[in-house]
Amino acid sequence: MRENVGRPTIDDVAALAGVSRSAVSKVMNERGGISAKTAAAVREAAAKLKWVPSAAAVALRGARTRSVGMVIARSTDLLAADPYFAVMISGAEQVLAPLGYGLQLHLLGDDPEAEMATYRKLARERRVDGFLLTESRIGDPRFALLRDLGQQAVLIGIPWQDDPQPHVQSAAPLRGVLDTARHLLDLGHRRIAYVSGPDDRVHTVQRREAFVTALRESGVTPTIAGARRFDSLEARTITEDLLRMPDRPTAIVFANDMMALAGMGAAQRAGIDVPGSLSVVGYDDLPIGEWHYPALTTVAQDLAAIGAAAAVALLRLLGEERPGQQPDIPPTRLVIRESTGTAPPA
Amino acid sequence: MRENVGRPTIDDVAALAGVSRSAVSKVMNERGGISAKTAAAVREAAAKLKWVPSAAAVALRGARTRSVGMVIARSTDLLAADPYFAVMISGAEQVLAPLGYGLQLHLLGDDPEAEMATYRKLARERRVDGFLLTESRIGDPRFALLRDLGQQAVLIGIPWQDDPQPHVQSAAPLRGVLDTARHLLDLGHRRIAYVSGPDDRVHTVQRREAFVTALRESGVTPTIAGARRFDSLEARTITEDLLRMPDRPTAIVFANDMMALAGMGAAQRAGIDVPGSLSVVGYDDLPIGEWHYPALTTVAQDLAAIGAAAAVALLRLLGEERPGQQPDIPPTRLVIRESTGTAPPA
DNA sequence: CCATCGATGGAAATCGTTCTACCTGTTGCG
DNA sequence: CGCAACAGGTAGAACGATTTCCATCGATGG
Repeated sequence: MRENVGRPTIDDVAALAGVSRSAVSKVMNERGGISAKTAAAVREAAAKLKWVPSAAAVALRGARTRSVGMVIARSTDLLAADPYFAVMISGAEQVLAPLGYGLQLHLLGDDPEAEMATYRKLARERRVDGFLLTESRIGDPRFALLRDLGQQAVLIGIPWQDDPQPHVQSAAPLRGVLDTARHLLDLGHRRIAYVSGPDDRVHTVQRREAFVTALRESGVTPTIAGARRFDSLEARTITEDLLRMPDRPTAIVFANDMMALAGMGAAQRAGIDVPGSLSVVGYDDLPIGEWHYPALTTVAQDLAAIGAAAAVALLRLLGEERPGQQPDIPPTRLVIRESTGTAPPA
Repeated sequence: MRENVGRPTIDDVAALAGVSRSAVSKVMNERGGISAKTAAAVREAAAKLKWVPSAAAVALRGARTRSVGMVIARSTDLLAADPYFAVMISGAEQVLAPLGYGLQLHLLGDDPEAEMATYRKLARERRVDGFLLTESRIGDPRFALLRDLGQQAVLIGIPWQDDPQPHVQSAAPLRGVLDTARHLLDLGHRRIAYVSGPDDRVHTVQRREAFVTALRESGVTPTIAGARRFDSLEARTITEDLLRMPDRPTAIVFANDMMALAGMGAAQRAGIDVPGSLSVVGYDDLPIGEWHYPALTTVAQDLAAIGAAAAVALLRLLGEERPGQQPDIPPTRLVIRESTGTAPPA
């Protein structure tokens, strides 16, 4: 442990400015009731000492931590595969940092017990003022838990069954999927497969249903394959199975880019030309998709904007006065690249 | 703002157990001097009330936050491309969480000013007990800054010029690179290019020099191409340039997997067969490399183990008694897959 | 000329812990 | 029997801010 010598306190500032502790506090928090001259002196003293209020003291006194929590429960290999969170977090940070908020991140394995325990602990220790939630599940227990704990939270995504949980999501969240359906139909595809993620995610189900419905309206019934996890290995084996079918699909849509790339790799390894004999579509628009050959057709959503919007919404909930405008999130949109092409002749 | 009603304090526990505040504190912190019977009563009371000490109060009193900081300054698109950090953080988390430590994460854009300011702020507000640092640069100003601020820190990677900064890294950090050189030579490659990252990173330079030296010993001089950023676009244009050379290389080694994949995509798009006409090697062993076709030969390092080791080292520095064994980090190792093959006949 | 008022600024309580004294029996020992 | 040592426990002072009263003072108005 180092010495704490030198770390100035509010009293040091007060002494230097020749005023009382309370005066300093009032000035620095712009609470008024202090003359311009005194205020200037205080500010100068604070600047000279480079004083910054102790987060712990502020938190203890005011029950405000200026810190928000985020708990992510995912297996390490899934984290490794998917830069999803980093982008969202950096978007949130852009909003949080200017207002002096920090982000307390917990990356757990895929263990619901531990996840709940972490929320509980963070709340009980009063380490955070609120939470940012991701990946809402069917019957998600977190909403109830956090309400019990008296914690504010904003969900990134779609709450389950019109739960009153505050949330943010892309404008036109399904447009990308619908455009995908249209795109494939326009290219002449009729045998289309959809490789969905685990069914416990709300967005997984929503997107799949939107896709199926859109195709049905044109008289096409897609083959549905459900992965148990958002997993590249699953994507590969499912793709291999699909390609072995007698009337194999001419287009496969995957739940995310990582699965799409793994699937495309599997097809190529099997000697199937993409997009000549098979079209492939992903979801997320990860940078890698652009550099892959053939470049991946996918649905883009602005994760950074979503993160930022979630942060603003949460700060609002926390009673922060100046969280800025609620930024609007652009709609999801289909990005057409090289991995989709006209359906091969039957 | 919610009510704070119900959140029990240490006094509530003391009252319920029929003892004094100090007794509760002693029991819960295992400081001794309390009879087994009383201790049991206290523990029972604490459990019944589900009491957890307030982090703010503990921090204020003891100057201990039980929280470590991590500041990452990288542009959003680089974050998006590279799941590097998530894995490292989840490794660190495995060590931190059981000891009740949290991680304050700050994801900034690539802005050295803001980065320094963030360290300063976190330290002054006493929000963290210490820092985990990544990506040491040539002449890295952070070491000096943190020493000034009286903050403990552990660097993940190699410090600059034997700086006394505590650090952790893979065992045999260069073995992977050396094995790469050997591997390519064994396959008969003689015209080899090395696409390095920005020269301000310590590891970038070290790896490149190790690679060049290893080849030289066998009388081969590689072509060196330096990217200004760890960037897929750069990787692509550099690759295109390399492939247009009169005596174009038969093997290209990239500074990381994302660049390698982008480079491979560029080659394939130019109609060059990998590995038939060109071998490609990456670094990091991201999961995507395994699913790509052809699967990427690359150097693996155990990022989770590195993160965990860094966390243990930091906790040691912070005087934490039971941070567990210093886990050993496995050596870097070459993972040979499909993207490397025998050199094409001259 | 005195009561009132608005504007400033200060004193002190408070948040929930930890930790250093100190107190109080009981036991040990010469 | 008298005193030290000790075990078990308590009281209360920090830690560093915010915030709620108060006190002061010059000005103002009746």
